[in-house]
Amino acid sequence: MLAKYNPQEIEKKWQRRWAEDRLYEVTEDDTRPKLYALTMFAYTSGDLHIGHWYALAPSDVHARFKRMQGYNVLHPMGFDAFGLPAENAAIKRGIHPFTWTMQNIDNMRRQLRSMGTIYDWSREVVTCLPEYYKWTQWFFLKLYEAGLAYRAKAPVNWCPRCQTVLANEQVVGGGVCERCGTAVIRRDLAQWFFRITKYADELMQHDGIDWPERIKIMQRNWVGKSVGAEISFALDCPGIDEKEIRVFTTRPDTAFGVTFMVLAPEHPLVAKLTSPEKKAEVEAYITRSRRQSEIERLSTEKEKDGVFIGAYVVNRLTGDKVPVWIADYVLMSYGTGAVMAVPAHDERDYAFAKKYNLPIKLVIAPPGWQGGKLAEAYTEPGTMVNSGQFDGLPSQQGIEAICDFLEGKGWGKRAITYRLRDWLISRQRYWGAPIPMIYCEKCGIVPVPEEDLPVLLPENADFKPTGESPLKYCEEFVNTTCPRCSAPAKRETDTMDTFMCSSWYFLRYASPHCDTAPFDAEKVKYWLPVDLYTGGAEHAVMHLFYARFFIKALRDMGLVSFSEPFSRLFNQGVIIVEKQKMSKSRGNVITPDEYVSELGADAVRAYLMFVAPWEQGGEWDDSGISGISRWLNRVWNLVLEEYKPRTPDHALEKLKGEQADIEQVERELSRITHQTIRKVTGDLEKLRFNTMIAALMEFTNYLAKVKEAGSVTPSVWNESIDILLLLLAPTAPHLAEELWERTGHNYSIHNQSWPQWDEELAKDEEVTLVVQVNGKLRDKIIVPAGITEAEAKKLALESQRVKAYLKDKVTLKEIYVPGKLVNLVVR
RNA sequence: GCCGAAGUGGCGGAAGAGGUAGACGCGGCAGUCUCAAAAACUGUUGGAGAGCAAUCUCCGUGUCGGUUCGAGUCCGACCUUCGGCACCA
Repeated sequence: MLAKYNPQEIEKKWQRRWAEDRLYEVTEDDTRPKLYALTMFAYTSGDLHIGHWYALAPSDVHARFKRMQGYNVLHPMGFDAFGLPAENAAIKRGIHPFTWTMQNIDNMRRQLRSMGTIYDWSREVVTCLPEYYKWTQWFFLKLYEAGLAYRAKAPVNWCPRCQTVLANEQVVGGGVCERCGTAVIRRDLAQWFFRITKYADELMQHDGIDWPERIKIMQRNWVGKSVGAEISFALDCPGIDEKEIRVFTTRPDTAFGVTFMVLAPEHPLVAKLTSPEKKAEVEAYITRSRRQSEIERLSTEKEKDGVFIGAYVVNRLTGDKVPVWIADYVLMSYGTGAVMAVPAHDERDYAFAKKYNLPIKLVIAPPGWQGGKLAEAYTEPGTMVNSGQFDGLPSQQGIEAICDFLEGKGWGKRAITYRLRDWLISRQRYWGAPIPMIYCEKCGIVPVPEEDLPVLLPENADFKPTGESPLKYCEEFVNTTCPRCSAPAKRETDTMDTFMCSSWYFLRYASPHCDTAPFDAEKVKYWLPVDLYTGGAEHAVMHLFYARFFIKALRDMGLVSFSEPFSRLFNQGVIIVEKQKMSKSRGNVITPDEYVSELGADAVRAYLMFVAPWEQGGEWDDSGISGISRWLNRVWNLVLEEYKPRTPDHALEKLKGEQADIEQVERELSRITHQTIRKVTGDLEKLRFNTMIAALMEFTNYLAKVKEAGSVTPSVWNESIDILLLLLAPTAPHLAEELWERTGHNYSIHNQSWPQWDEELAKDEEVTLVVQVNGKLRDKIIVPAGITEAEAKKLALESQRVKAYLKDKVTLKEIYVPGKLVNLVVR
């Protein structure tokens, strides 16, 4: 009696064995090509749900495949363990974030092991442990030394719910917190920033890396480079030192059309310039705009409003005196915080001018313009008019001509502005790596000396969020001495953005236990950059962006010798449940554990790959996974149930007539086997897991037919089964290992070489030739693969079915596609 | 509004480089097994129509046009869905 497929039993058995044998531990090896295949590490939020598995399982399959192909594969896993969600969850449960996080890690590790991955657990990293964050702090110091970290007072995004500041990248949907969806407000605070804008241009380039176009576009848009000019407007106000206001514009060609100027309400000159009689009105407007949330203020729906501040500037090109207004559609954080308004050629300025009855002066003529008024702003290129000596120039040339002119006069210069802001990394929360800085009354800001790292996060701080950093009230943490003058001093009490931890973790995997440096340079040189990085697309302008910045900064410090951390990037889609995204709040979270204990990890792995193309994501469906489970059971039975050839081997040889038949069947089996190897290999390279599984199923179905017929010799049969198991090994590692053992092979299937296909054996001997008449399918004929054009046409014309369509018709054209079809065009 | 991706049976999805639309799986239907059911296995399954029948005909990849001997695939316009950005001067 054949044993039943029992995934629970065999999966536990092999997981134990693989761990005992350290089967998946890797070291540097120059005799094989290396492959660093990385999946974004998991955030320690509690349980892994099926969405995590969707990110992890297919990449494990790919890594296993590469390993069998002979690559030295590094496929590590770790935990992104600092940060707000863990802290909030811990507060809610009344336990310490460290306890909460480490419990989660234990559970997640157990779940990850149950998946049957090839993670080398000896390389695990956990970002909230001092041996890790020591080096996060070390990188902060390096960035500070390099002038890439600075402290500044600035208007920053504050989330009232999370009680902390956020980076620009963490503010989404026009002004809500990326984590909790609360509308952010502006606060002026002194904070630590990383000078990511220094790398703005380089971050827009993705040369030599294979990334999805979508992500590259998002990153380019995020940097938002605008080329134009900075133009100075003369300011002549008694009692004010400033003699100009500078504006940034991408359209210097419209400079003769300026009819007013708009400043951001926060512009430093507003207070000085406002005339006494306008003061009350202006202050009321500023108060009002400050009270508004970022969403309201930036809403494109909202009608633009503003107030005249009672001051004028002079457009030096025309000599015109133009009024100065303030309006909250002008942002202090972009350009110079001041805009020259050209209502004729800018939609916003046009709306503003209409509302307040300001003049509209046309300076760019649309093609065919007859001198009439515009019904709306004309923002396209055109011909310059009303622009003095520049009249008649096409606007593209006009931009250059005006820039040259302004530069000659010293009234302005060519300029580039970016939408990208510097990365704000301070957080007023407990659960993060402390920023290693000290404030001394005498010496000012002093970095913590390297040898004093790590600055330990005190365990006993009261970590409830108050809007101020909890560390501020932890006396033994705050009070220290100045490393320079030894006088009493105070520590920085803000912690670092978690994205700082994840900006370098992929370097740590190369030498996770290195305690003299964040990484062993030689090992990083061997493993990095990451060859294939997979994860969700939601990190396009956060993690993926920051990590690129980090590597470029490290490169410029001479710490690494490459410029891009991730050579190839792949974003998997999202698993949905009942047409909705999985989330705890919706209560539709699918946990893998129950499916693993019922159907096995192999079934869950295979189902996730089969459900849809990986980049697309798909719907979790219970009846779908039972189909996969049935298939794995069929494989089990197919392999283990005795194969009964129709006649014994030696008898076959005697039966001449039969033998021809058997040879033919065996040739077909061999052809299909080699075609399957080719298909499965190609699909795995391209990460097309769904069609790979379909090919394995087809192969299984075909083998079942062969088995039923008993039409091949046992040795040929066994070879085919071996290949099936090898092809199945990455997808269903436990089942394949068990069947490998039960069919009498040596442990382990995962150390076997990936099967190679033979192009000759995979070649079809016969092909189906499609015969069309006027493009419509009329017959299909089986022909030898190497058929000539003349023969193919001859056979097509001989077809009885085709003949019926050719009766009384004239053949105009005969089209032949080798090995595919004949199309007869008749009239 | 702008940028990007995608619309194929009852469902998830397949279709190198313009050449058999619907692989593979789910579900359905029929059968085998069973006292019965479940499970499993076998067969069948895009729609409409004709025929006792094996078969045959027509229609069919979001909509409307176009290119081509031939279009799910290429081009143009539009509709819908999903992501991202959104007063960036």
